[in-house]
Amino acid sequence: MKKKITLKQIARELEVSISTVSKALKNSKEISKDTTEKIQAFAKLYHYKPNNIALSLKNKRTRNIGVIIPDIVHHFFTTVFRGIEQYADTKGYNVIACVSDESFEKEVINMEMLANGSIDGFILALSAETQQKKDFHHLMEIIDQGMPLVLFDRVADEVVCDKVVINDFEASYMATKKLIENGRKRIALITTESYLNVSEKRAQGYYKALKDHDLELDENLILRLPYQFEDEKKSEAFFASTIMDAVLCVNEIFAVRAMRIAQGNGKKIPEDIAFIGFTDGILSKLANPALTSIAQHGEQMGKVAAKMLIEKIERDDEIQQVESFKTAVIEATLIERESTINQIK
Amino acid sequence: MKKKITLKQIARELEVSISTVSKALKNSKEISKDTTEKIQAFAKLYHYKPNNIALSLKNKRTRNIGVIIPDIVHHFFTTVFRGIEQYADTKGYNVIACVSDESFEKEVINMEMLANGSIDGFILALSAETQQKKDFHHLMEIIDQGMPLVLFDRVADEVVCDKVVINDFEASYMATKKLIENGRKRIALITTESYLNVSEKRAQGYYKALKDHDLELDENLILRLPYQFEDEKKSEAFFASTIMDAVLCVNEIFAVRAMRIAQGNGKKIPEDIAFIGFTDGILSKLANPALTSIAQHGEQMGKVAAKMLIEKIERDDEIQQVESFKTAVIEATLIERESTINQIK
DNA sequence: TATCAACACGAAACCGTTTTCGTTGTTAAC
DNA sequence: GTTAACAACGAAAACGGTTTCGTGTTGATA
Repeated sequence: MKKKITLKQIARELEVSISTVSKALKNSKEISKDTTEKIQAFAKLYHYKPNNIALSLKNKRTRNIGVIIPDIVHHFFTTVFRGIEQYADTKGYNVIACVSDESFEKEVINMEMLANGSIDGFILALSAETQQKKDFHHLMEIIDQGMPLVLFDRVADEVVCDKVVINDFEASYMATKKLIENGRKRIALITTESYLNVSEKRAQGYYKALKDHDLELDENLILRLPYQFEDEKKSEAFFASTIMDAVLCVNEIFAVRAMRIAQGNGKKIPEDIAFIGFTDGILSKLANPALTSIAQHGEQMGKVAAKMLIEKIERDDEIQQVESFKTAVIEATLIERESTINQIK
Repeated sequence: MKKKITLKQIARELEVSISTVSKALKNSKEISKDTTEKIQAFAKLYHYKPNNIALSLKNKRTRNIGVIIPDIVHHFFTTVFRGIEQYADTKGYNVIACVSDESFEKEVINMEMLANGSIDGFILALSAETQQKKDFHHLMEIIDQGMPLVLFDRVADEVVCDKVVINDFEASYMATKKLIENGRKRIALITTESYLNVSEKRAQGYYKALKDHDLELDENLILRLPYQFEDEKKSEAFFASTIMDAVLCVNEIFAVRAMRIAQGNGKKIPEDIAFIGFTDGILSKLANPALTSIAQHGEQMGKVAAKMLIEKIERDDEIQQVESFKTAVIEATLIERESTINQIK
């Protein structure tokens, strides 16, 4: 077993000083050609690579970025993560991933763990609990320390920092409008409890579209489900008791579940009921019938977030200019598939 | 903006030495009660937290573990990752996640990046390309450096280290047997090209089950698809030209796709054709009909892998005993759903 | 009063780098 | 024959901690 070799060992072995070795490896012209070659040959032979930790300590930058997401087993977050990882990779950054599990406390703990030197900046989507409590002191502290932070998807107006979101309101408006134009009159909305800012915005888009097309808002057409808990009973009761000809869902899981219940009740999709869901993941593509959905372009979102973060990190190194924060908006796209394709009657 | 405070600053401010501050914060009995209290109060006021990088350099351990997976947007790997992250979290470790994208080169580069001090150990599933090339020199080097390594799922016999796998052979055997016992005679297998060791093992289990039940192996019943590339044409041709009453698929995506094609051809599931897939993910649960599948227990796999790794890391600290490597086998479970539930005829 | 332990603290080494600032020895210029 | 310039290298500080090993001051003891 050969432990990694250090500058000191090379220096001792070759009977030169540590500084000479360091300089030789960087092709400094201070060092003679002879010595340089000798040192480089030796270093190569022993696979010398500088120790990242020592470099981090010296340079005060780790080339690590911290990503905290509420849930990794969730298609949307996974794609965002992938975008982040891909972009970070091209820039020579590593990604430390933490999962908050929708818990405020885990979010805080994870942030504290990483904030003490392990990373150069954060990319984060707020946990459900954090959004509910509206307690953002941990984020404020991070910002106050001068550590770059980018919020994505689950953002909060109270936190002043760079953000990446999709145009939830407009996308939802557009989807609802599409259903209306297809002749649907009784359009249901299946959403989460309202503390999630994205669900709220999507609901707003739905309201506005109804209003603009002179359809009245019927509270009976709205089903609010707990975010993760699978409340099949509630959904079944909803479908049994409600007359509708279209459904808009704030995520694809809700949509696919709802489709199955409707089909179980003998409804034809899209003839009797049309469906549209947010999150264009594998579920939408492989559902039966294939689900029309709103692509959130998670991967692109991740890329943009990573780009914003890394730019800020590397700009911080230069000069401390006036702080300015941007919010990037990714345009959602409606992907039409079988669940809406046929015009009604 | 308040940058993080250091021991040195506290020492200067309180006019004591750095060592005194360090000791006081650790409640060393060397330091008087007065001084200790004063220092602790000051430290608390300024939210002092030791710098992780400095600690890592000193202690030669980072409390980071590196995870390299072929693809994060893949339900199975995602669940494994989650298991790793959860367990690591309880032990105070962070997880640095890299995606090899099934590429040998990215796998090597990622490993080299992390191996220079950034982490204390690796958890890794081989990329498809690595398995194809059978080039494991990068893993050998890591092992040679004395860095703990745990391979999971996509493992290789040539690499001597700790491993976590599922009993692919037995699970496949069991699933095939189940189909046979249900009266199925012509059981198809949809698998990947054979360089993936897991697919190979699953195919072997399938062969063995057929043989043990006096069913002959018909090559026409086997469809080999490229791992990621979606070859709809090939699948459609397969279903159009082949008579079968059951299908075993090496992953749930293949299974759900296949079900849709079969349904498109007017087949009833499970009456005409039964389906079983590997990977019990959300797709299986929400497919229509719900897919009977083999749960690989990714989360548990991740936990076990993380446990093995962390134990090795922390044991390394103590004494250098004789190296011994284990292979943990996670038992797969068959989850029966609608796609197989009815007995044939 | 000399001796000694206990107490409370500081100096310095160390982890592995980078980098600034000497310090040599040689050579060219005057 | 001085001096200045330069080439080639080393010493040391710095990054932010931990830890070992002094050391000076007390108070108690013989």
